[in-house]
Amino acid sequence: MARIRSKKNGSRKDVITLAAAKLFREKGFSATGMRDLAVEVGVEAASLYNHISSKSELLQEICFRVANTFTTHLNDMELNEKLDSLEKIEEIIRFHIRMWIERIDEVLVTNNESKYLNEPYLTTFLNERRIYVKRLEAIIELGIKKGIIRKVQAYAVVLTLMSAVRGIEFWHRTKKNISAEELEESMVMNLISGLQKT
Amino acid sequence: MARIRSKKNGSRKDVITLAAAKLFREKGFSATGMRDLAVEVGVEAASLYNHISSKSELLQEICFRVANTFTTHLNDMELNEKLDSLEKIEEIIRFHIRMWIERIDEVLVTNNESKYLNEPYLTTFLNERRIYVKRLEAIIELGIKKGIIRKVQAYAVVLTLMSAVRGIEFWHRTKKNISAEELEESMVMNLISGLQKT
DNA sequence: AGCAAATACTAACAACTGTTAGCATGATTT
DNA sequence: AAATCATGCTAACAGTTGTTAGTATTTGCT
Repeated sequence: MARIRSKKNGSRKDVITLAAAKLFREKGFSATGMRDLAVEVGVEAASLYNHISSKSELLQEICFRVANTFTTHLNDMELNEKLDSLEKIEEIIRFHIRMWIERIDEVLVTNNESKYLNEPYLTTFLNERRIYVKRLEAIIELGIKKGIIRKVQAYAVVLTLMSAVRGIEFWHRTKKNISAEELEESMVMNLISGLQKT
Repeated sequence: MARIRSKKNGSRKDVITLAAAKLFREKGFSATGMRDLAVEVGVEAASLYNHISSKSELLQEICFRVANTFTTHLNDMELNEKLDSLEKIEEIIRFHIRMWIERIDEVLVTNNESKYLNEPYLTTFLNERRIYVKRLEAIIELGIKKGIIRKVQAYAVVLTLMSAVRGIEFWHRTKKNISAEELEESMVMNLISGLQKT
């Protein structure tokens, strides 16, 4: 009758949520059973329900935790008066890259499995993301107006930036080629070139 | 007792496969039931088995059809002697973009659901993709050696290029902003800038 | 029109799904 | 030591899963 061991600062629910993120990422939300999760945690399936109320709740936890992390960082950037538009975009790209490197399980689940969120969470989530994208576009458009950023289609640029970092998923599988730092520098350089005035 | 209507050039199996691509894309492979697919096709679930041998076979069909399309185009590029390295990469990017625009269902399933392929198909598929990436890297590295392409980390560039186009998924959901042609030009410009010598 | 092949149907299967009820054990507080 | 509460267990549920068997019906060919 082994208890779920929980780190000092994390509740047992957090342990389960992180295990869920790992499995949801590997096998997908639908294909991950509560019995799989139970094995991963080292417990019987029914025991999980002492800590969570449903499988869906785990997905909500993961998706909104990640979404809030990104939104909070964007808030900071918008309020930061030391950086110009291009520097803000670069810093946001770097933040995305680091999230994809350090918290790949949760980030991938948020990207790939959020469609399985129940209402009203799904609608809320999609709205939050739409707003996030709009705010990024606004930063770029302001940069263009101020003459700091090349004249580009802000919409297409944001689409490109946010998706480009997804390549990191494959880097994780075959690490050796290149270090995290090299990868970050290379990606940033690649993505920023299209925005810089010549 | 409605029969599956098949276009002149497509077998009934093709009709089922395309319907499967649509559903696998929308709901995911695991969450799509054979009864869902049957409704989409307009038939009873058991009837599908007169045309296919299993749910897995449908996924194989979709993934390898897409993979072969990309590989065939890459073959053409490698043999094309009229284009230099940078032009080849640009043409490959354009091909990816058009595939994401015109055959989004199949392409998305190939990207997101291929992990559900059974062995030995999964291994074969992953190998094919690894080789595809290597060949792209080789084109870039040759371009660098010939002084046509800026000195970049070929590995990171290919990762970026192949993932960036995934943003098109979101464009599909909210079309009006920008036309397919504008999107293609904007993306190509953005992605090629990082490779061009200044 | 009649025969054969293709394709549809209904019914059923065993395995698996998320979740609940009821009870036992563990740790913590009194 | 007794009591309390958190957490674990087993057993079971109703519903869904991919798939098969057996049979009826439609289509295309002679």
